[in-house]
Amino acid sequence: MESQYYKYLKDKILVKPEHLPFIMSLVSRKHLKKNEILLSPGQICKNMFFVEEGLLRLYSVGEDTGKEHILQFATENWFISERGSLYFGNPSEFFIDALEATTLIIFDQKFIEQASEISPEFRNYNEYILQNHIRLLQKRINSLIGATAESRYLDFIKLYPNLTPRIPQWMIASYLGITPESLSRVRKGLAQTKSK
Amino acid sequence: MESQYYKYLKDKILVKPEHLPFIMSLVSRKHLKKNEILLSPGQICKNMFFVEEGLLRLYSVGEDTGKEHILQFATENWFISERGSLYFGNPSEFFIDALEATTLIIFDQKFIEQASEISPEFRNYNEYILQNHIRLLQKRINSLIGATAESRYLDFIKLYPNLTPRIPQWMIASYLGITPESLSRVRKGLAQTKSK
DNA sequence: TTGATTTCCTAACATACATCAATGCTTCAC
DNA sequence: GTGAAGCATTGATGTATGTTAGGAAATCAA
Repeated sequence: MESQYYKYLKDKILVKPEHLPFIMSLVSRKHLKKNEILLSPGQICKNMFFVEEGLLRLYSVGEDTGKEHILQFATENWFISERGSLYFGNPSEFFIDALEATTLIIFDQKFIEQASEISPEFRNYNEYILQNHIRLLQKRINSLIGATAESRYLDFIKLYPNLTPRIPQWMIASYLGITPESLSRVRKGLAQTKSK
Repeated sequence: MESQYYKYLKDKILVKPEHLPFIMSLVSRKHLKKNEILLSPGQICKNMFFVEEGLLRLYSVGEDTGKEHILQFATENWFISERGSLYFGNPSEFFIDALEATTLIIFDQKFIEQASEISPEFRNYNEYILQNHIRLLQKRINSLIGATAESRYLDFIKLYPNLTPRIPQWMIASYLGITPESLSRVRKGLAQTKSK
C-alpha cells in the first residue's frame, strides 16, 4: 500500500528501499474527526505525528484569560508534536487537535532512534527537521519582537498561502498574537491601500 | 590543560575519556574584546561557538527602523550560532557580538558530525541541545503572543537571574520586544505593588 | 428547511505601549 | 580629573491594539 508517509520516506527522506518495510512496520495510522483532541495539557506526549491528510494545530490556553494561543499548524506532509513533553517527559502545556478530519501516522521517540540506527538518511532528515524548526521559530520571534501586526500578517499569508483559506481568521489572529478585531482592521487597511 | 570546554565535554556531555583528545584536537579557541563583532548579516556563518567565559548576544537590526532585536544571550557554558546560516548555508540575517571580553571555543558543522561519529554521547547531547532550544523558543513565542510585558519581564529575570545584572536594561527591553521606556515603567509599577 | 451557531465586520471607547523630549546619573576615554 | 557618551527615569502626547457590543452573512445541526 502506497501511503502518503511511505511516499514521503521514499521520495523526501530518501530512505533506502531495503529499510522501508522495517520502518513502516513500526508506525501506526489513526483517523481523527474534525475537532477531535489528540493531546491535552497535563498528559505526557508519547508520540510524534505525521499528517497524511487534514490539518492539526498546537495551541495553549491562557490560564487566566482562557484565550487560545496557536503555536503551530500542521497540514499534509508536516510533522507535529509537543517536543517539550515527548523528549523531556514533562507534562504537556499544550493542546493538539484536528481542524479538519485528519489521517495521521503515529510513532514514538524510540521509533526515531531505531529508524536512525538502521538508516542514516532517516537520521539526517530528523536533524534537518529540528534545525528547520529552530530556524522558523527564530524567524517568528524576530518578527514578534520587531515587526508590526500588518507585516506579520503579510508574512503569514506569504509563508502559508494554501493554509490561509482553510482556517478561520480568528485563528490566524491567534497565531499572530493579536485579536480577530485587530486583524480585521489590518485587512481593511491593506484592502484600501491596495485599491488606490 | 583543563579548559572549560574540556570540563564540559567530560562532565556534562559525558564524552568517554578515550575520545576527548581527538575531539579537543578539532576545536580552536578565540578571544574577543568587549563590543567585538563575531558575525554580521550577509556573511555565511561557518561556526558554532561555546562560551568559556564572557557574554555574547545574537540580534537583528530592523532594516527600516535601525532598531536592535535581541534573539539570544549566551553566557558561560552556552552554545550559540546562527543555525539558519550554519546548517542551511544561507547568508546570516543576524549579528553576533561580545557584550563582555569573551573566551570562546570555535568549531564547525563538520566537527559536530565527526564527533558524533566517534562518540554517541556527543551525538545525544547535540540532539539534546536542539530539542532544548526548540522548547525554549516555543515557550518564548507562547509568552510573546499571550502574555503582557510585565509577565514577560518577570519570566526573564526568573529564567536568567544571573544574567540580569550583567546587561543594561535596554537590552532586556530589546529581548522582550518593548522599548526601554516601557520597561522602566513596568519596573516602577512592580516596585510600587511590591512595597505596599 | 429552519433555528442556532460561527464567522467576520464595524464602531465607540479603553488601555498598553511607543514616541519625543528633557533631566540627572554613571561610565568611559583621554 | 574632565568632557563626552551612554544609561535610566519621567512626563506629555500619540498610536496601535484590546475590549465590548452589535449586526449581517455564512455555516452547521436537527
